[in-house]
Amino acid sequence: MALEHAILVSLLEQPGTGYELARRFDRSIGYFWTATHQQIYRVLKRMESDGLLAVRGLPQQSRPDKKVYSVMDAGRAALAQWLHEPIEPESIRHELAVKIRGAAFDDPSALIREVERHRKAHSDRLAHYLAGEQRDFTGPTAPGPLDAGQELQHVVLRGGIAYERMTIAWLDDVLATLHRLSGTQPRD
Amino acid sequence: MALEHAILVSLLEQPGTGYELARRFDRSIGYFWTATHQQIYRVLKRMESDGLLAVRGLPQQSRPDKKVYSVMDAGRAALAQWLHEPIEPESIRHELAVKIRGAAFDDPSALIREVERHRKAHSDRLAHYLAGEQRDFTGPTAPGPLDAGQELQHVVLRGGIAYERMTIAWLDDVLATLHRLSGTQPRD
DNA sequence: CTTGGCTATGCAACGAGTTGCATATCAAGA
DNA sequence: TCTTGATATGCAACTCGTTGCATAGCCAAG
Repeated sequence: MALEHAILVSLLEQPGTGYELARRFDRSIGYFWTATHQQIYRVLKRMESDGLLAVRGLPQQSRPDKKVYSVMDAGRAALAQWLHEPIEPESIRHELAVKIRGAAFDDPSALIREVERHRKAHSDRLAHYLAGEQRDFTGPTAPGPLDAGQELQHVVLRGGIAYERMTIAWLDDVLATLHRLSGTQPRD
Repeated sequence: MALEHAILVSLLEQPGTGYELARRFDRSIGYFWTATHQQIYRVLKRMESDGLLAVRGLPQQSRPDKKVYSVMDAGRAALAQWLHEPIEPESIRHELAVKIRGAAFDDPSALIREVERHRKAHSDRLAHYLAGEQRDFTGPTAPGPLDAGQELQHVVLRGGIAYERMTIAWLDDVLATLHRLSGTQPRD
C-alpha cells in the first residue's frame, strides 16, 4: 500500500506524468522507496479510477497523450488518514548479509570482489546524496529559509546519508573479516 | 529468490522443520531477512520437489508428522552458484520516511508519537542484538576461538547493531526536526 | 474449567512487485 | 545512414509475499 502513498506525496509536491514519477523514484523519492514504471502506471490507473487522482491529458502531435496526474481532495484525505495510522517498524532485507553468512559453506575469499563492488555502489550513492544536500540545503545555491516541506525533505535525506555512511563502514568491517578468514591482504 | 538461499544457509547451519525455520526467521536470520511461516512452508515444498532438500518425516503420536529438512548436494551446489553471481546493491524501502515527507501536507506534530514508537522498537531491537552478541561472541559465556561460520555470523550481527544505532540517531534527528516545526518541546 | 498461547502444518485468495515485450517519435552521434 | 538513447505508455505472465482461516493437541495461568 505504501507505493500509493509515496505517489500521493510525490504528486502533492509536484503534479506529473507516470514517466516523470518513475524518474523521481530513481532519484529523490527513490532514496527510500523504489518502483518500476510498470507498477507506477498500474497504480496510477487504479488511483484515478478510485477518485484519488485527476488526469489531464495533454494531446501531443503524433504521440500518445501525455497524462499529467494531480491529487484530488479524496487523495489528500487518504494520505492524511494513512499518516494517522500506525505502521510496523521496518525489518531489513539485506541479500548481501545472506551471502555473507552463506560464505561459511563456500570460499569466503570469493566474496571479496562482490563486497567491494557493493562498497563502491554505496559510496557513489553517498556522493550523490551529499551533492544533492549541498545543492538544495546547505550550499551557497540553496534557497533561503526553508519551509516545512523542505525541512522534512532534508531530514529524510540526512537519513539516507547516515545509512550510506553506516553501510560503507560496515562493508569495511566485512572486508577486513573476509581478508582475515582467507589470509589475504586488504588492498589500500 | 533470496528466501530460497536464506533457507539453504539456515538449514546448512542446522537442519530443522518449517516451524523451526520460521522461528529462526524471527530471530537471527530474520535480522536481515524476514519471512512468514506460510511462505517458508511453500518454498520448502518446492525446494524438496526440486531435489535441493531432503525430508525426514518424524511420526508423532496423535499429531501430524514433523518434517525435518536438510540440504542435499544439489542444494549446496545451488547455494554455491548463487554466491558466485553478482547481486544488485539493495535499495531501501522505508515507509516511515514516506510518512515524514508526507507530514508536510498534514500536521507534522501528529507524527511525533509514531516516530517515538519506532524509536522504541529500534532501541529494543538494539538491546536484543547486544545481548545476543554478549552471549555468543564477546561475553564470558562465549565459546573460545571462533570458526569461520561464527566470525561471519558475528560480522553480520555487527551490521545489525550498526544499523539500529544509526536508525536511533536518525530518529532523534527526525524528532528534533518535528518539534522545531511544530513549536513543541522535545521531552528528553 | 476455560481461555489463551505454544507447537506444527497447511489451503485459498489476494495484493505487491518483477521481467519481458511492444509501440512510437525524436535527436544526437558514429 | 544506422544505431543508440531518451521520452512516453502499456499488456501479459509470472513470482513473491501477506492475510485470513482451519486443524489439532498440549500446557499453564486465571
